[in-house]
Amino acid sequence: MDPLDQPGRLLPPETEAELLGRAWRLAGRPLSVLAAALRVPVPPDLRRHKGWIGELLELALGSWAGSRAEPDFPELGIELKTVPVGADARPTQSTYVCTANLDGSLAGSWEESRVFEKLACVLWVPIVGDKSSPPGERVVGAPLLWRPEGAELEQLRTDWNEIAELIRGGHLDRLDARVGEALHLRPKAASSRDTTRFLNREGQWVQTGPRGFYLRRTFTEALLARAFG
DNA sequence: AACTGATCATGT
DNA sequence: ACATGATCAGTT
Repeated sequence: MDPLDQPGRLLPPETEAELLGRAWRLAGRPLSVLAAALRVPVPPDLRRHKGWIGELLELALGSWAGSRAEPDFPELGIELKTVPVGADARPTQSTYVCTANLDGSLAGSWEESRVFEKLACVLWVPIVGDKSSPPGERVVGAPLLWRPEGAELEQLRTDWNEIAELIRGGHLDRLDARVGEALHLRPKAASSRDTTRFLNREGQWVQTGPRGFYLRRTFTEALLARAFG
């Protein structure tokens, strides 16, 4: 059944194959078509609707929409990520993964980390269009179900460990976006005035801006290219 | 054009 | 404040 032929709430997919099948059926469609079928208004631009595309795809694929600390498809253990790409299929933005615990509650190892959990299994859905194209005119691309392994997994582990060491060591001065080849840290907040606490090198609690882990554009580009050539 | 820091909306 | 969904926009 075509999800778009059935207006109303879509039940979550019961299997990985069903999810992937749904995603493939959306490929090639403009977002305006998805939005119309789902009765979702299309914003003129994304300035005040930055999460619109991701939320639209959640609805179109049958994810339990919401801000819950769970994968998008809990029964399948799969995380959904839309990724904006140009006509050349190369990502135009980095990808947010999760926030970084700067308050001493960071996981003790890579395997226990939230980054590892989040990236264990990701359904990538490229969204084709350039920055100037209206959201409704952007088109769903070919999906990719991805589990990091081999060199990709090693690179993520290496980067996470390096960043984790800076956090544990209280090296606030070195905690910026230049650290990490695939995974790096960037501000993640509604405002630069937002704060969280951090234990610095002198053992003092200080306030600093919240940070999040992001995948660099180059990393996402490589994993998509490996799958689609 | 890429990179880094800043920001927007919504729900828990 | 932090989780979800990300993109914006200034600088290099």
